[in-house]
Amino acid sequence: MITLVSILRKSFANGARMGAVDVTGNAMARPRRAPPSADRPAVASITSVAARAGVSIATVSRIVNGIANKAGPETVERVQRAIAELGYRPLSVGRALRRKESRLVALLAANLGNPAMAAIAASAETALREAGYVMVLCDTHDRPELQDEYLLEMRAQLVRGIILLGAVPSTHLERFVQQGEPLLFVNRRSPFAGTAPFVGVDNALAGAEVADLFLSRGIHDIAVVHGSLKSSATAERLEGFAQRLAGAGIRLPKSRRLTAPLLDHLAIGYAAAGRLVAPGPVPRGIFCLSDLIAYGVHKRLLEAGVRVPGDSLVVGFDDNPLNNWLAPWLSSVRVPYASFGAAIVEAFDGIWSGATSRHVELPHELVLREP
Amino acid sequence: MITLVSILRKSFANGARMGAVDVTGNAMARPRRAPPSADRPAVASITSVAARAGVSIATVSRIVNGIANKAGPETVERVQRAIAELGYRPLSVGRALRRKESRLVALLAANLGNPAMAAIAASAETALREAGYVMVLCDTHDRPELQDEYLLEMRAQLVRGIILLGAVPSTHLERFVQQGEPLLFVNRRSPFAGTAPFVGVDNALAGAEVADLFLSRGIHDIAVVHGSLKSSATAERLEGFAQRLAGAGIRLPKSRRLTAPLLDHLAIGYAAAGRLVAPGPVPRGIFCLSDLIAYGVHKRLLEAGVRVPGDSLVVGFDDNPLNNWLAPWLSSVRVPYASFGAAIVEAFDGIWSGATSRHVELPHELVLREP
DNA sequence: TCTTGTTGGGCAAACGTTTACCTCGGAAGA
DNA sequence: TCTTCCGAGGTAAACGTTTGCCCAACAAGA
Repeated sequence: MITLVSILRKSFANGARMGAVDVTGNAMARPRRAPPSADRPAVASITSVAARAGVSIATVSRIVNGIANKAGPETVERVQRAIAELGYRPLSVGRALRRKESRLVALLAANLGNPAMAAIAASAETALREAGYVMVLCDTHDRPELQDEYLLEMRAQLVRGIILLGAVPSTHLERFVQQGEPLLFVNRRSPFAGTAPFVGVDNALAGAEVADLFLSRGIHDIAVVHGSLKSSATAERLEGFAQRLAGAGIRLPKSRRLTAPLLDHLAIGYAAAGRLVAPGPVPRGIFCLSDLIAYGVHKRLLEAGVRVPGDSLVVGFDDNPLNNWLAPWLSSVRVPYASFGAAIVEAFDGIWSGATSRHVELPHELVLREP
Repeated sequence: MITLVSILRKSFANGARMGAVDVTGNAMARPRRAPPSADRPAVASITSVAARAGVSIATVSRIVNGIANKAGPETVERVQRAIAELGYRPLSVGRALRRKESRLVALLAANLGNPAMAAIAASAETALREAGYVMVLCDTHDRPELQDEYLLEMRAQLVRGIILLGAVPSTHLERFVQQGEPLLFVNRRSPFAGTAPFVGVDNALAGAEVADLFLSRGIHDIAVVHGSLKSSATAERLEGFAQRLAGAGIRLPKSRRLTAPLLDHLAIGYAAAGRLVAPGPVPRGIFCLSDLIAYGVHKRLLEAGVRVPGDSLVVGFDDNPLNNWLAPWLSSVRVPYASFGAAIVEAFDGIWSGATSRHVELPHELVLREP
């Protein structure tokens, strides 16, 4: 049995399919022995409340749920007292099973190591709680199989909605979209056809505004450093940026569009900047498509003796709150992460009430820092 | 009804108690109308699998759960095929209701805005998933009522365990501790009597090591800047630090123990440093009990023309991974956040198998940065 | 007085699982 | 040949809720 359990755990971990039991992704994480819960006092149930108040469980349920005209004032009073005395609180699983719907909302984030995603997660949690929901957090590590595993698991949890913060194309995601599961895409749009609900900033416009900044300063020698273009956010930023430059007669050659085959944005920035300083001269304007990339670029520039923003104006994206404290040299497009939570709840309200496709566009702002 | 719902939402949000219905903290977050889920295809249940395989649901259940010797090979084969064809996955709520235990584990964090807590959350999520659990994330914002509300809600969700990442004293927390609920304290110890399971670093030792660093450099003019001493982590760090200094004959007067009545560590650091630069001279060694505090201190010092670490050696705590990129001037006690997840799972394994009190102490490391 | 409608409340089904208990064969041991 | 045991599988109860349906009592309108 020990062996069985450990095999199951392993297979769940990597999403492999290796047998009947694992096909359904369950049976793992069962306690080896019964947990020592016997000593814990029994938690009050609707039955105990009903007994103590001398009514049926139906009446308790109706009072708890505020169904009017189904109980007299003195009955309500009695039941309320019983509830208070027993410390009763309805069990979510019983309720969810009956209603076929829980109060859980899942957030599938591509990479929680990214401060921007962590900030969105924090904001979402607060807003969801205020709206009465409970948030489940999942880190897909940008891996399609893991994302699929989470999607299936969340459906099995009867979650009310799923937030995809940085979705990656995957089999089941496409299926979920088609089947009309309550999905909300944040930051990155749905990678599939059709228009799925989305919350985020106008990335193309923001990119264009950065281009405007460079142009207004007379900076024409420009480079851009970016992560994977599979992300719609990245692609749109780059597109808006390049297009605006093109409109001013400035083209952005391949040699000025840099990236690196790495996952970590910090490392991408550092590596890409290496290819900028080596041949030289360093471009007078560098647009980094995330703050993390900008940090990496900056470090490499510093090592090469390039002053920022004096010699080269570096512009990031996200505007990490720490920038004010640690990166006074970095201009950046501020994304209002603190207001993502409210926007997410608003979008879900739309989804749940049957709106065909709910889009929320949040305002961004180019923050200039030149010490 | 609209009014009722909005009242309930509000009251749930601030944890107030204002009527029968709200006493149980439910009834909010119900959809105004039925969600348009009718178009979604029905999800397979154990009944449909049983029907398709021509067996009883008991047999399906046993096969799914890997109970041996209860089904012949060809039956298993038939059931597995049915499961695969229907895409069946057991509904968690049904299972949880029956077993009186879910696969949910809750993480109650004091402040997700703090990068250190966010890092622990990310690490915990990954480790829990690998062990087969699903993580619920809650931000208590260091508020006791909110923490209580979460505790109650999580019990109603039948969570398998609750991680308190930065617990604050509260009524129900004390009750939960007494009742033997599966709680795990991380970073901050239980604020109540008795020894509750704990995961964290040896804060006192780390504090002492920072003192040693100062002493070995001949730095005797020292200050410490800290946040709330209600946090056991903060208190222990300070205690270990001061004690080691005292052992070397150096005392730390009140005027060299600085804080500010603020929540934000960045602001605390900035404000406290203001009181350091004003009278002058600035101490040659400043121990900041978190990296965020160090960032705030550094900014203020910089404004005053103090060079770090040249004029004053600033030491932080946590060692945010960004320090390598953004704060090359900051030495810091590295806390191994990436390994917290595994430690948390290990601790829970102990708790669930009935160990009286499971403690995991993680190694820290003083990282020196002097560019 | 009879109908009709409303209020107050109980009964029982249903949601999807797990599992204790039962039954039926067949095989092995006495 | 008669027990005994084991494998294979079904039946039904139970977990905690919600809710459709029923019914009694009472009030108002005809």
